[in-house]
Amino acid sequence: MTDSKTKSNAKDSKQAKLPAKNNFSEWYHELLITAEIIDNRYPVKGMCVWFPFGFAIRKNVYSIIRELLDPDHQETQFPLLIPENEFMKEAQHIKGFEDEVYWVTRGGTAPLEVNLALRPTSETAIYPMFKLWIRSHADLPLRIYQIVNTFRYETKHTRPLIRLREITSFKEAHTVHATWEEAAEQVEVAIKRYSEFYHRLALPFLVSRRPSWDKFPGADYTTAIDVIMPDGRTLQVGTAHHLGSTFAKTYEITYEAENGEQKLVSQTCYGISERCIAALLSVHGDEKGLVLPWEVAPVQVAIVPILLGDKEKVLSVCRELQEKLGAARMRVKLDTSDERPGAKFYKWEMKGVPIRLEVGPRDIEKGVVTLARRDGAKKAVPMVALVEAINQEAQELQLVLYGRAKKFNEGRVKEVGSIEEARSQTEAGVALVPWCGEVDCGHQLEDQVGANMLGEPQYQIFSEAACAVCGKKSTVRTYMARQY
RNA sequence: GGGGUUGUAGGGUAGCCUGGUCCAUCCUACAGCGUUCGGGACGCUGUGACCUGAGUUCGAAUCUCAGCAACCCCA
Repeated sequence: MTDSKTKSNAKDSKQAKLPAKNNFSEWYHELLITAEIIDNRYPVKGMCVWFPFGFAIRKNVYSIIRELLDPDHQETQFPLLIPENEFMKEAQHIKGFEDEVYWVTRGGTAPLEVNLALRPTSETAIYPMFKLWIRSHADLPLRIYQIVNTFRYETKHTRPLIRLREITSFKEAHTVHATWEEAAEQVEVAIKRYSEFYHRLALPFLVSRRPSWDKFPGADYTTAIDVIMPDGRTLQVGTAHHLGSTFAKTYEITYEAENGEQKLVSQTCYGISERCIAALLSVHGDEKGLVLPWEVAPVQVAIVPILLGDKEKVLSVCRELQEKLGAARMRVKLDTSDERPGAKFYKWEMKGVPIRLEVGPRDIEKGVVTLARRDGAKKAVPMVALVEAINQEAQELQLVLYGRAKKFNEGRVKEVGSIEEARSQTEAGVALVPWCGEVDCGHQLEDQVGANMLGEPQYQIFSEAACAVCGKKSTVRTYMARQY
């Protein structure tokens, strides 16, 4: 604390640079403000304002989600308010959420006859409608999603984009199937789509089956996706739940099978929130600011004119380039603001712009532009082949980002054999721990390691090892980490 | 769930311990004008703040209490 104070006072610290990234928490907060992602000065705890620039990132990120879901899901929207009687129907579900629900109890000055819950999630809003919509096997499968805000009265420490009382960007999908097996397949499909989503954000991740005590309230099981943050803690950035027929029973969602029998449906739901953006910014960003993958950058190419000599000439060349790149459907910004080039470079680096073009008299003379990539690579490119060159560089940048993140990710996961080792590994990373699978041993693991169990890694097979608690031989492993 | 720290212009800060020197310091930002422009330009002129409420006091940025908010650590 005192250190950073004296540091910012001392020397010629003319410009606000970000704190070192190994001081993750401080770096993260500064980044959100300086790069104009979100403003957490709104005077209600756990509720933040999206800056237009941050919202533009959100738009691009969520359009990937839409693109991935739209082929076989329908986007829809349900109300924010849920009547108390519907909300209170599913006992397990209530247990999981009732401490976190905001209630609307008055209309104007008069008390409401039926209190209304602000959705903490929308199962209890959607499923009564599913009962009305679903009559026959021909109505199945049904797959819908919505992107909405949800409210949770968090008692833990709130954090911008990570732990909020208003989640502004909750994408929740809900699917209905004829059989349990079909629903199980849908959970796999969901994880596959999310995998592709995170791959496009150049983010590596872990997939695991949550332990029984940490599954979604009312679910048969929960599969989750976690990203390892720069400080080694994990952030849950996606979940897919097999709901079995729990809600179907409660909300009487049945269909008429081909043989005329009335059967309960099987359901799934799966969600992603703005935490995906927290992960995106945190994993790729550096001390100069954001580093954004091409696909989600609000500004993909920034053109900085070097106004020397014939200024009009330089500007007109820049405008031509801007038009040309715009025609190639790139998001281009020509920076004509009254700053010197160096200041503009820093500004656009803070904003995570993947490609910067510098255009000055020297370049024009040679028929080139100077192309600088956000990861530092810099080269002269002939103007006639500019579009192709940019596309090429954008692809390479994507590979660099993914490679870098992958390396970090792999360096932070380690197989361990004992509780001692697990404890030290989870100080700044993820431990892969042998576990017999018993609930008792699981709780003891969490207690003694001082970290949470993420669950069994999916799509991996392990050899036999002794459970770190009871010593029983087992092929089961579990990830353990300190979680956000 | 438990503990701790903090709240002064848009951002970062000095002042608080020891009440009056403060119509509040410095950096940055912002506005206007001019000179500039190949990695954070400079000059001149301006703009802008003591979280809210109550209390103590002749007098509160400073002390006390409460509220709100933010951050950190531990379970």
